[in-house]
Amino acid sequence: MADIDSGSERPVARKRADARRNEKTLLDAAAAAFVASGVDAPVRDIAARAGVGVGTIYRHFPTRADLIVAVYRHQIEACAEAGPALLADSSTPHAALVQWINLFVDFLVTKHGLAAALQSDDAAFQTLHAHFLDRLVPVCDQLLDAAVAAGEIRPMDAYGLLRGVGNLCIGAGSDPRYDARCLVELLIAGLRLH
Amino acid sequence: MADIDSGSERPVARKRADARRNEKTLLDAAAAAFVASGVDAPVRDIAARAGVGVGTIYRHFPTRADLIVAVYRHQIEACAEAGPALLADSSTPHAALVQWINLFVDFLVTKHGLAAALQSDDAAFQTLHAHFLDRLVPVCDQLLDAAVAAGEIRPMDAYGLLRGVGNLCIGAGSDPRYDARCLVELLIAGLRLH
DNA sequence: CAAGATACGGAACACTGTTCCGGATGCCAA
DNA sequence: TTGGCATCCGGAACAGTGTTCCGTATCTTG
Repeated sequence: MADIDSGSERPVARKRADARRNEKTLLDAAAAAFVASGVDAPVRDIAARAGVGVGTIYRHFPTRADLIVAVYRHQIEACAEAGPALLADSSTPHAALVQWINLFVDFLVTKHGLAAALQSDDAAFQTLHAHFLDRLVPVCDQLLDAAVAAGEIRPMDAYGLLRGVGNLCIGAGSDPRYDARCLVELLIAGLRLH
Repeated sequence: MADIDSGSERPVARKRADARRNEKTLLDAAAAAFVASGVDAPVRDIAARAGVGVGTIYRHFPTRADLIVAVYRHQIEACAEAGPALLADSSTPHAALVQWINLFVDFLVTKHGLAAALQSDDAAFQTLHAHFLDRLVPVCDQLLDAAVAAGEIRPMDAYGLLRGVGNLCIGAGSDPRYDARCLVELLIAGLRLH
């Protein structure tokens, strides 16, 4: 399905120079808008920041999810790649799992509205959902399997766990009384065999 | 602050008969709309179901939260009252806590979008937030205290727990792969001392 | 440099919530 | 019963979203 030629060599048909420039500008503008107003920042705001028309956004990023994925692609990738590394470096699979989940939580809680968007059943967010899941569920599954094999935790569905952790991150950062990290820890503790 | 004269005697000034009739009609229409489209059902839909103008909704229920609270008031009340009852009837405080949380979860997962609305930081939902918290946090606190006193669980902030459970219920019912009840169980299990 | 391909801008549309006020309606006193 | 007033209703109008569309501008290529 997906090929891996993103941004390397010439993918068959080179885009026009102004188009490539605008895409980059748009990405920066979106990142700034996301920081300022969350991932729900109005399309017109992002367009204004980038100094382009709204049509230009939709040409480059047909859905809001495409834009979000493009903005955070690198961080998602880094999180995914950290999984196997942690598994190799940690003393136990469970420790690796905890650290990896913390990485995921840290990523989510610092992006206003991202956790909520991740759970939205709005059709516009399907791509976002899909990208996170495709990339992170296998990693989580690997960590869980290792911890189960080591007899540290009970078996658990990676999709469900990731989604639960994502849910717990909703609203974190906008309410000092709500500590998402603490609850996620509790959730992982509940996984533990004793 | 809040007095308890809701619907009894004459509260000082009786409303006009048509106003009372409309309020009742509106409540039924809203309940139906919530079932059909979730608590985010468009105002115009609710008005159309009730056969009234949108202005009439806003006169009776200034914010969407007021409408939601009015629709679910009885169920929230029942949940709150079940707390002490469970504590009295159950073999252990922990068992009572688990049963009570299940009650809360069952309530939330059967109302499309309610859990999400509960966490929304939108100003229109403040009343909703406040009502749930005022009514349920003390109950949850009581159950937690009893379980802590019995040495069954570690101390936990009732507000945080309730909010976490609410978060875990977001999206439940619209995705067969996501089992909110299972995750809530895990969370409560993480509370357990061992 | 000309012609065709590509991309841009922003007006226009559809759908939200929300406000506002002229007019209809119920209530009460005479 | 009836008059008059306080109350309430309806829906047009406004404001803020996302999304589409096409005339125009720009780039690329021969």
